[in-house]
Amino acid sequence: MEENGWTVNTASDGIAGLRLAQQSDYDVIVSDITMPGITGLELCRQLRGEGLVTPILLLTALSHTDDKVTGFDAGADDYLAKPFEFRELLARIKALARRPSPNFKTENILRFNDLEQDLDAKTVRRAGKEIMLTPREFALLEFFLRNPGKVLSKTEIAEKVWDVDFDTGTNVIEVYMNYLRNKMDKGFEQKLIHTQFGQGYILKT
Amino acid sequence: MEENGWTVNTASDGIAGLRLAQQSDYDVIVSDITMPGITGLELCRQLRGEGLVTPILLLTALSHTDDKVTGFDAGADDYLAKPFEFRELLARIKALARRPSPNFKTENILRFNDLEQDLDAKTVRRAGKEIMLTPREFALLEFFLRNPGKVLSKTEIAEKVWDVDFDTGTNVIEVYMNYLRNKMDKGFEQKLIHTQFGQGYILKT
DNA sequence: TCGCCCCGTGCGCATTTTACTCATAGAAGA
DNA sequence: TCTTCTATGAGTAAAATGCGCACGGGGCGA
Repeated sequence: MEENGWTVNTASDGIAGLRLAQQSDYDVIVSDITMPGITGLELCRQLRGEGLVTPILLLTALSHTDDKVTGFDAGADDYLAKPFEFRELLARIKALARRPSPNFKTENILRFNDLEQDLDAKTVRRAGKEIMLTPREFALLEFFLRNPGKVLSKTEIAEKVWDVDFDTGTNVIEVYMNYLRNKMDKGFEQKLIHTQFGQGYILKT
Repeated sequence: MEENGWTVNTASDGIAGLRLAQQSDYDVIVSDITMPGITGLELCRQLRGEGLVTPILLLTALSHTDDKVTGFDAGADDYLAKPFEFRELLARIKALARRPSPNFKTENILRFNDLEQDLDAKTVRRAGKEIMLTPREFALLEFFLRNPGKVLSKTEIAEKVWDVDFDTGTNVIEVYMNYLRNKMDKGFEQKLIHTQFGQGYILKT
């Protein structure tokens, strides 16, 4: 696992494992069921009882369906019976680790379909291709990406993006929707911005 | 699964499954790998590419470690090889479903029978088929969906939907009831809007 | 400091979509 | 059978939207 680039802490029995899990935040916990001290099942229940949400993978020689069901009922996220190939264990751990976990929140990127908006780098890309937006266009797009699949009325848009009460004597919004479409929808098969006549605009596939 | 209290949608091939997954938000997606249309692996990659984070369980006859690793690499969260006991599948699905998912979308949907009205997306669908409504038709339908099984007089309708006192010199309401029926009742065995002669209209089966 | 260029904005017209009226046919109940 | 209420097709007015164009202000480099 360390060869794979992960940092690993190990415990030689259930009690020690429980301590570790309680003291540090891990991306994934892997535990045997049959252990000295407490069993993996007890460890699992204990941690879940404490509100821990870290993914737990139980690793055991018990391969009967009853045992597996018991393992899941104890709060495990995955259950791998011996014998197994190590590559499968790695793949399952990886799957558990990549799930959106509250442990890391570094990225500040909004996504929808093949569209990405990086709020830190202030960049936008569609299907990997970078799109240059002006500040106003960027704010407008952000509002849509934060409300995908929802029709946004011009009044709402005016309030959130322009921060003003909607003055009917203007058509800025239509103009900017036009700009945005030209930059991020034109030339793509799949249009993402749709107008709902009389109701507003919506981001959807 | 339905006996287990879950609501299940099924698709008979990969394309249909992809559609379903794109259109609705599920707690868990279960897919075979070998399917007509596209394979479960392609389905997985496609959905992940679109930013979907719903847990996916791949279910397949391919039990070699290589196949499993491929499945996880495609973005699956679990991989169960046939043959398996159904209880294990249930346990694994349950484990996937309980993981903290960012599917906190507060739905804003009115339903009656096989009719759905999404107040955010401003869409209406009957038996899964999307129906396009104008804003006025949409408001009219909303009034009915908020008062199912209740006879609504034209006066009430005029007040709530048109927001005016009922002017006897018009038949807009009849005209719009007609529009609505053409769009959401015509072609369906089960009519939902019924005329109460002399009293008004009612939404019922 | 000056001048250029980008960005934000309003205007006006063509086009699309919706709201509503009117006339007439059809249905329901007495 | 007659009266009243409802359904519906067609047509028109009104509203919303798309978009090219022009103008003005501010930032930035020469």
